[in-house]
Amino acid sequence: MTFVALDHLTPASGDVVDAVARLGHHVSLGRGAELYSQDDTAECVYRVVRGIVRTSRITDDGRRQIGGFYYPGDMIALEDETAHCFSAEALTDCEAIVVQRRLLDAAASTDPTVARQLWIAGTRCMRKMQSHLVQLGRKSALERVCAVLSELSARGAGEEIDLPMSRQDIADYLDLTIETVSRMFSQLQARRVIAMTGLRRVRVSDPCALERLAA
Amino acid sequence: MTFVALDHLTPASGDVVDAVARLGHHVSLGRGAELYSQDDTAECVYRVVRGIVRTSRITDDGRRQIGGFYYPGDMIALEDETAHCFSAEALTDCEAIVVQRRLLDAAASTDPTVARQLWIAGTRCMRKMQSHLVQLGRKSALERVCAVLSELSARGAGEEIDLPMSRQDIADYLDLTIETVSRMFSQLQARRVIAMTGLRRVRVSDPCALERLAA
DNA sequence: CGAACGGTTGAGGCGCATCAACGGACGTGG
DNA sequence: CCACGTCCGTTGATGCGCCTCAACCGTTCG
Repeated sequence: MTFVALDHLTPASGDVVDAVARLGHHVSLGRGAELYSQDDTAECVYRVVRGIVRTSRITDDGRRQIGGFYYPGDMIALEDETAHCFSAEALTDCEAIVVQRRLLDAAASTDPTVARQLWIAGTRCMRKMQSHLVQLGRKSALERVCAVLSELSARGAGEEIDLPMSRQDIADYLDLTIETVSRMFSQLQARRVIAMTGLRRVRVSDPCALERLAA
Repeated sequence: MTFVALDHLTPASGDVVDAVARLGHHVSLGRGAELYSQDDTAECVYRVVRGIVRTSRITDDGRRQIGGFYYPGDMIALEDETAHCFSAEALTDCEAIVVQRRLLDAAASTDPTVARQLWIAGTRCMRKMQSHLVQLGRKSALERVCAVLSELSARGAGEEIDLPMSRQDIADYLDLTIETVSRMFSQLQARRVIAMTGLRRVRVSDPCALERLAA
């Protein structure tokens, strides 16, 4: 079993990473594959190693809400000890580490630092969700789209942003329709804030304006 | 130092409760008092003992988003190790236990069960927020109001619900205006689903309909 | 080539926000 | 006791932002 180098990864440093790596096993997922499904009993916890994972929930009336996009280093399914609230699918080809919750639990029972790091990983996830909550609640369509672009541009180092997700994904993440997302993109182009250099490729011409509009 | 009996309280049983009670100190808060403020450094964690606490965030442009309402037994400020994302205020007269995060952290380092229970308390909080997220994202005004009423009615045992919060609080929780919340109440009355027995007192005439409308 | 898919653009409608007026519950001072 | 203001909630008129429906375009794949 081999693992990719972890030093460049964003959060979850130290013992959780070690514990997860030690106790879990490695999986590869093709684009679109499902890591777990909503309402499944939450037996495992996951850490993304490569690629991007999307969590989503289909409501009873068929509407879809995307919980978030998870990048290498992020932990998923820290949610609850019972059933998964969201599904998780591979947005791109992915690698992840899966670890049985009961193993991690057992490790946490004997090794305090593992438990502590688990807590911290959970709080990170929570903060992410909180800002998402505020976004959904209190922002206009343009502000939301700008916020996503701004986040993606912060993540990717260069001037050009690669959008790994479809318009539908963005719409379901922001609680908008694809048409509205598309219109906001067009509007940002007309305002010379961004320029589309491909269907899923964006150049941020005016980062300050983008930041300002994201509010 | 005395504490109320805890056996009837909803979550957070066992060692966290013990640890929090052992390490923390007791505070009383008048209605409207602030437990902590958004963007303060998050030095403490809290547990509600009596009364109701509301968390809220004022965005840069002055809009308010309520994070949630917390009842006896609930833990607050598990969010992050850095700054508080939300403020917390006493909605009614309250008692709470405050515990220094570093003490709890230290306890978690030596006592694995404390750390484990902290994790579990965090996941509970997360689930709460996740369903709130889906509500904000994917529901109509009527559905949201019904969901709140339904939740409150589940919490309070009797047929009559006491609304502890103002319309403004409900509106900011659901991302609606007070006018819209008011109109939904009126509509529910017209449909014979609820009956107002006081300004902040509701009788649920048709619980099934309410449940159904909450979707 | 045609079909399927993802994305863009336009026309029209609906849901909720906004603005404004009103009403009842409370206080305070006459 | 009543006039008075303030606070909270309700109700109505109007408008805007986003959804809905629909047509269209470019790309991909059979």
